[in-house]
Amino acid sequence: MRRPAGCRNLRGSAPSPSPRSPAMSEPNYKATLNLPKTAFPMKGNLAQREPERLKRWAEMDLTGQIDRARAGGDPFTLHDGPPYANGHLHMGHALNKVLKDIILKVRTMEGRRAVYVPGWDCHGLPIERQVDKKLGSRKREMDVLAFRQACRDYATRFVAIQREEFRRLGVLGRWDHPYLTMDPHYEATIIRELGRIIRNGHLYHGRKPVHWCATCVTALAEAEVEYADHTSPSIHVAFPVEGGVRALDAALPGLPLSLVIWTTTPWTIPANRAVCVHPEIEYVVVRAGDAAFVVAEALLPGVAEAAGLGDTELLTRLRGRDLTDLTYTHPLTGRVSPVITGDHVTLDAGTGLVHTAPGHGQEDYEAGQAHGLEVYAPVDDRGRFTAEVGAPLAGEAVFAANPTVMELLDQAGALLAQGEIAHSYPHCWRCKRPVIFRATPQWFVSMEAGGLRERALSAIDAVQWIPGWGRNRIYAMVENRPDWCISRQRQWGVPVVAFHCRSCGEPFSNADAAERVADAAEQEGADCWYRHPITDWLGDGAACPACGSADLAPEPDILDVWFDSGVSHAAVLLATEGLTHPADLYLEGSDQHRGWFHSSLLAALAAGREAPYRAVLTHGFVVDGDGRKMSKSDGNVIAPEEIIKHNGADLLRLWVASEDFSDDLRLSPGIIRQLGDGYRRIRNTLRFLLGNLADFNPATDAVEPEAMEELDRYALHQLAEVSERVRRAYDGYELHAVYHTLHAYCISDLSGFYLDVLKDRLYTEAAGSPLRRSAQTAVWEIAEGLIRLLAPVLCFTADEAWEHLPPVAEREASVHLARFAHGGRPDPELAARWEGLRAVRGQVLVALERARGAKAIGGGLDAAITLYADGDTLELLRAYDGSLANLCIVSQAKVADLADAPAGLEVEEGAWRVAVAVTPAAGTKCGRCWQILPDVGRHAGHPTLCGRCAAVVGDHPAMEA
RNA sequence: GGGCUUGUAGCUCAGUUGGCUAGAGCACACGACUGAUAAUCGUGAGGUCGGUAGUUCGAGUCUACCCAGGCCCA
Repeated sequence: MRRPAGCRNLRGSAPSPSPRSPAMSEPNYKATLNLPKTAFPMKGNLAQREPERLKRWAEMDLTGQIDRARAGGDPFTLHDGPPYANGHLHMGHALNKVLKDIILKVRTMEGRRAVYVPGWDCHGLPIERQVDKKLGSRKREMDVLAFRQACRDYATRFVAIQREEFRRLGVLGRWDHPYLTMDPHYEATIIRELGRIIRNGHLYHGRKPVHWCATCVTALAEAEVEYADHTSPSIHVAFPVEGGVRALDAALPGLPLSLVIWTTTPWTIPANRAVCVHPEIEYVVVRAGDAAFVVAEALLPGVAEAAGLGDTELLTRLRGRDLTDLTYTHPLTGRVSPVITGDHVTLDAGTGLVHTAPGHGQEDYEAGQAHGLEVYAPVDDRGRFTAEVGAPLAGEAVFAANPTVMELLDQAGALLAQGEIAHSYPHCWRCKRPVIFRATPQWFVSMEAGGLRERALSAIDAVQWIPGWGRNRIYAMVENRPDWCISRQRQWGVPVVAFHCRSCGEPFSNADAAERVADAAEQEGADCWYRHPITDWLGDGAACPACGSADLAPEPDILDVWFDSGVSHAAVLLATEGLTHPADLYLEGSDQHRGWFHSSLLAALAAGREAPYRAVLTHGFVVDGDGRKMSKSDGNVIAPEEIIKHNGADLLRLWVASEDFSDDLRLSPGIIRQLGDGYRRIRNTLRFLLGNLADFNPATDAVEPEAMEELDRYALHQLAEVSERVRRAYDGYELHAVYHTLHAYCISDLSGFYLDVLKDRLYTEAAGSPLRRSAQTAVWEIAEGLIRLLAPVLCFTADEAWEHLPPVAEREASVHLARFAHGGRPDPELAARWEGLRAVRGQVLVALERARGAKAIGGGLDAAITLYADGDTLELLRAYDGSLANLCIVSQAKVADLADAPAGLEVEEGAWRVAVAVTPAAGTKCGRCWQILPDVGRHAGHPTLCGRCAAVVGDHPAMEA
């Protein structure tokens, strides 16, 4: 029964039973198709399903199983930088842990033994402050040990909270045995490493200015300082230069010369040790009356006005570095001090000459260190001048003494001007009073002893920094950093195991004593320091090494928390079975160049160990959709919990993998939405693959590669290429390349090409036919490969899909126990031909679209095409004559010489020259495969079917019913 | 202010030692299909490569400066 010409199946008209078809034979053909069937749902429903999977992983002890399965593998150590045990997770935490987890899962799938021991940083000021706040006035009734216990409880609580939050992300590791810097073993290691540093001669006692509250009688950390408006005196002071003007230039008039400085803290004048100038700034020497003054040229007008110099006459002009031969006499003490240079001098305010008191300011201190000045701070704990400064200042509180200092300066003829200034000034967070900067005794690790700085620099060059600029960043820091001040005047931490003589005040340390403290700490934790008598550490006959007195006291200070985490390589890597020292990889945010990367390196080298890492990988920070930092006040913060709740952890993981993490990572609701689309696309591709394997038993149905259809072999070639590219990207930590490669593969190669073409064969051929089994074999290998490649990123989804793969003998219970699939079946020669065919197919699609636009056809199966080509193209197309209709998903296709193309037919310009003629296909639409073919109706038993379908249906069980 | 660093279509990313009209996927528009269906397929339109000035026969790619971000310091 021929279909009348021109009677096409136009769009919108469903394949309704044709009046020409016998109604009885029409209905059931759909049941004879092999349509996809799978229990793997289209919707991820991750928020609900992920927790169920986590529970299953816990029940089956997935981590333990992985440990055992990889026990003999080549170890890969990614050492966890400990987050601070305070607060809930933010996106930065999630980013970091997910990156680590993806890399560990990759290494595990490569067959390596990648043990992951997560850790927490538990000591330190933020916790101490939180506990302080909670305790309020009760703290005063507590002894050190009780307070430390309260801090320990607080940290313990947040470790538990964060642990659950991390686990929810799908991160696998030894969560039941993490490392905590407050564990007795860890605390003992801190002390032991300090002992090694002492033994190596790095530890020394010195002075350094810190924020100090004279009311609370305590040092303050930067975090405890609040800035508030404050009115200070503002004075200009003249420091007389020895030798007057002629000390500069004998040719100039013999006038007295003074350096003009400006300060808002007159009380620090007695502690002056130098005047600092910028080496490159222009200074002038001006005459005002019978005296001359040095001032930065740019600031002269303001200074002349403020200091009341009146009209000035320029005597000479010179750069700061030309002033360094001068010395001056201190107007109050008569001390002779130098002019030094420093880059911190600016022209923002003042005179361009900076009064420098190394005991009372950070920059002054650093400038002083650079020029060998004494760290002098004649002020006691309560903020009063010590006896050293003599009458009338001795015993006076420094702020109250400001007027006295000014008066003394005035008497000495040195006070050029005085006034007041309102400015932002640091105040104590607790008592709200203004604080002072005051040098206090501290313990330092010397950067020069044992050539530490040099060793650190060469160690940096031996480490692989990813990205490479990380090397320069940390190198410059180590090159310029001052000695490491490791003491803190706090309670929640590990003590600096050192001693003081109560008689002469001499501080001292002792490596053997540290060893004994460490031994005790193994059992009792660092609390032992506060429990035991000092003789337990130093022995009964202990005496001060300076004066011989037996009246000794333990050091009350604790260690910088950066020291705690800095020795994690010793506490964890050296002490844990399965981990190696040095680690293969440290992976943290780029801020850790100053933080953990830095402290770990110095702590290791100072203790006489090698660098703790072979490679350091850094990631950027999470910023909002506009590239700006996330902050509460801007309201652009997205918490990991939000994404998990609405979209699931896999989506968060996909976000991590989709962005280039070497730079900052943008995150916004729009980006998450986009990623959700990407996720669904990948998920649907998996679902389709799995759906077509419902009746496939690899053991009995798989087709040998040689016996497979060429298209299927080409698909496996593509899989091999994608697999190779993805594996390489994983290995080089280019996760965004992984995502983009796999995403594009699912969309372009699979969904848009291979699977689309394959539908006809999968659906319509007999279920067990070689043609269909060939397709399924390829689909199966693709599914096996793809799921594995996705597993490190989409750890929940891939594991779910894993369970829907056709069963095979000895399949691992989870994809995370599996290894990546073999290298695939590359076949470059065959692939080259098929890439040509695929390109021609692309040109056919353009032509079809044009025909569709002209309403000549609706669906592709309405069409018959003729491909006109010449040369190599013609040869290729002729060779695949029989596959072209299927490949282009049209009903009929034939090949002809380009010379025979009808006039006016457009040549599709592309890689291959082809002219495509599109016409409505002649014939009748097969009621089963929907192709329009000439042989439809020739089979008596199935008058609406084509020959192929009739043959397939002929013995189909569904037809017998 | 200093050190390190980033800036390619609305979004996420490619762009090899400077060399053909700057690519991909998504989103968007239009269309097809209704046997991957809260899916799927196709076609198309989107970019003065942050800006300016240089070097060069030729610059997204090199240089200088500027603008806007980020991390760490001050």
